[in-house]
Amino acid sequence: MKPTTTLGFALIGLLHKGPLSGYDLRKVFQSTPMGHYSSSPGAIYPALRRLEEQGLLSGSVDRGQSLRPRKTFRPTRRGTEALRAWLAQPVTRDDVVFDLDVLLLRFAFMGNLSGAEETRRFLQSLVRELEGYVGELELQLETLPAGPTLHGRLALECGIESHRAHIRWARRALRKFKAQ
Amino acid sequence: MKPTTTLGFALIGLLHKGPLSGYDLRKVFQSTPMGHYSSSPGAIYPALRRLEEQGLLSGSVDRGQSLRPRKTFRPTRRGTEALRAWLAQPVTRDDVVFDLDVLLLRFAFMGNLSGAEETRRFLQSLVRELEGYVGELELQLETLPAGPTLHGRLALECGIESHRAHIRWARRALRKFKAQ
DNA sequence: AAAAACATGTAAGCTGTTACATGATTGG
DNA sequence: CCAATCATGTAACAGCTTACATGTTTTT
Repeated sequence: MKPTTTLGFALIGLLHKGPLSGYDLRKVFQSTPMGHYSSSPGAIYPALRRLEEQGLLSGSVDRGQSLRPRKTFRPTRRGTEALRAWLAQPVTRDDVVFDLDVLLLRFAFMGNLSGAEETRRFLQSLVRELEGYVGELELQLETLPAGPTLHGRLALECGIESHRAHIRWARRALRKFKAQ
Repeated sequence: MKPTTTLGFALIGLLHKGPLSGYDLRKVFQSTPMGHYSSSPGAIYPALRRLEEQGLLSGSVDRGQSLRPRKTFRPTRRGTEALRAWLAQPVTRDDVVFDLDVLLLRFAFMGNLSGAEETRRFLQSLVRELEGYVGELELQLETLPAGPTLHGRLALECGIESHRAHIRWARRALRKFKAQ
């Protein structure tokens, strides 16, 4: 069984709010900040077909008083389980460095599928890994040759500040989930 | 002529600090925050070959007292021009939404190839586009259904705060380039 | 009635990933 | 001297992008 791609999980996750067609899903990707995940038909339709073949989605064709059939998808139980397992994965250093946006997608989907307990664990480990990476970046900044690298130094500072902003956000989010 | 990929520009840009071999370049990608751009040999070696075929890089084989030949690359004049043109592109909304990391890569390379004037223009348009996008996100936040979407709302806030951090950084960087 | 937008898809091509192959150095 | 690492690649494969194809509603 091939591993599911990020786009695949994004599709399964969106379908937990109700059955949608491929076209509907494309519109979601085009009109929301989730747009990172490819709204092109050549990506979405094949992905839906793969997920259906793997038994993670089930598609059904409506013929509601229209000549044009409309195929909508919903997650199967196995699809839900696969998504849940994906959400429950530990947050790694590599996630923080290379796939911070994917981590945020995971967080967004946890609202439907994970409890406050798991959300807290996620945010705590996210903060931990972010802090570790910021430490790495700060070390790089210190050991940077001082000379003609103003642009390089600034770019590095940008990365540090951006990750610090994520740390602040995660801490604040954590407080909201502890409050409950 | 095929358009050059981001990885291609990253390679050309790095080679402006001195000729390097494919292996050297891989190490740079592995050991610095530029690591986003694929350090895998199956990406880098074919990319170097393409760039050489297109006349943007020239490779030369050293046989310095060693049996093992070592092929190093340096940008050609056309390669430098291609990079310069890439750096001079206007900052678009789509860049800010989908390729913020690429914008930072461009900024880092501007240190070698662009003057303070162009750097200022870049940062100014970056701030403008970032502010526009933050406005979009804030609007989305206001019009978000209030109900059961705590996670979704928080994820959106994360995006807003992250982009605001970039705005603050760009403003600060701009001051440094105005000072000079 | 014609044009535009809706809705669903397919095909070709290319880039990147993963895994493997191969020989040259260097360290213990 | 043997193993690990250096250094340079290649091959198979999969997914995404762009462009195209096709028929259906809706708008003008």
